[in-house]
Amino acid sequence: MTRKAAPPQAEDNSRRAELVRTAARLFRDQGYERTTVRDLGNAVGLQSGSLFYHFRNKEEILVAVMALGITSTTEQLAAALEVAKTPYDKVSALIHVHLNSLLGENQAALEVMLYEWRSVSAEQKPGLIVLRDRYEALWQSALDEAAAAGVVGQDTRLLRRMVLGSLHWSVQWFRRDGGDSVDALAERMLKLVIGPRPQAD
Amino acid sequence: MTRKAAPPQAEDNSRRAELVRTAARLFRDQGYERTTVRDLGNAVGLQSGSLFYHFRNKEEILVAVMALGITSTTEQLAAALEVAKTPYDKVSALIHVHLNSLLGENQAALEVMLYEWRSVSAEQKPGLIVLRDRYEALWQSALDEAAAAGVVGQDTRLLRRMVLGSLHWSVQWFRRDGGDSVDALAERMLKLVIGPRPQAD
DNA sequence: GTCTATATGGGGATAGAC
DNA sequence: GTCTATCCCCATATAGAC
Repeated sequence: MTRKAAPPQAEDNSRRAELVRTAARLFRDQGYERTTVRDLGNAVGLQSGSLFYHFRNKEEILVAVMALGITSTTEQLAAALEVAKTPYDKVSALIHVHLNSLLGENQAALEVMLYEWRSVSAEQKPGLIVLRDRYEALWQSALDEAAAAGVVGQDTRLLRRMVLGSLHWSVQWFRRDGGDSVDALAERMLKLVIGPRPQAD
Repeated sequence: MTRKAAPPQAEDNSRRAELVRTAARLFRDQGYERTTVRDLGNAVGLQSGSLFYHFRNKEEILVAVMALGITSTTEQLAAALEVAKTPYDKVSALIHVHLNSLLGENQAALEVMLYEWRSVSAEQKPGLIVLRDRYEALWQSALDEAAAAGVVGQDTRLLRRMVLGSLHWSVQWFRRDGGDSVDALAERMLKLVIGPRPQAD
């Protein structure tokens, strides 16, 4: 039975999931506006018209990429925070998870979420903002814990925005072949944000 | 005598300068790819075809906007660093100038430089990179001075990238009607980066 | 589900008059 | 310098066959 394209969340369909992953890479590399549906069709071995069986229109592909980027990062962060014991470890988790989601291999969707926001229509933004706020809430409570423990300063809302901005920008200059691994970079960044790991006393 | 469009640097022509300023605002608000030459023509009261008397093609407009954004910010920073006395004052100048260039009224060109990089062709990038490197060199030497004075840590190259990333991201969330002035925000950011202003001893 | 074929519109850019 | 008129291409999206 023919059906109309599913909502962004439903990634159970593996064909659709593959399209979203490929689109994420193309949108990251070339930008959303410069990537044509023909480009995407070529990359997955479909005629451009066939894409519209899976998605109502091009924007729906963009929204699906963004939703994937932010939800998968949120899940990974929630799991890492679950494991972290100290406030210090939690802040470390924020930076490691976020940086790996941005810079790790086969990671492109989160970067699209960050840098193609302007191409999302007003109708589609609210749904994505909900997802983004959920992610930032994890950050905020981890930072608030750290502030309560004296690990970071009190201006945690601005701190959250500055640290996230620092990490986001890394996509512009980080080169995987340039020395630091992603996790090594995360450690250096952590030290600039929070200072060296406290020793047991 | 008819002439062909001048290189990006030559902003002496006031008509051209006006076009560049208007284009900066449009590109910032709608994105470069989504802004049509017809949009720009409407905004300045010209037919779209007339724009091509002033610019060889659309990309030349983008490059001119970017060159304006980075060179004017560089000039302002150089002047501010000239006046600053202490390493602390110099770091303060970095943040205040950059933030005002990004968020101040009638400021749009620097933001375009930061967020539309992918739309610049390989041929045009080198010229802009030279301008960007000149700006970042001012940052680097100010931060190195601060490190030598013990005002910031030693990892100044990463610090430069992180602080610049923090500032760049502010365009995504700062609202002029939302409380802080640009300079007040700059002060709060400075304190997170460097701590409170040292008192005379 | 994917194809072929195509509708439809808008994009950048040019020519030549004024 | 700007206008009018228009070329030409390529974008998204649809229709209907298979």
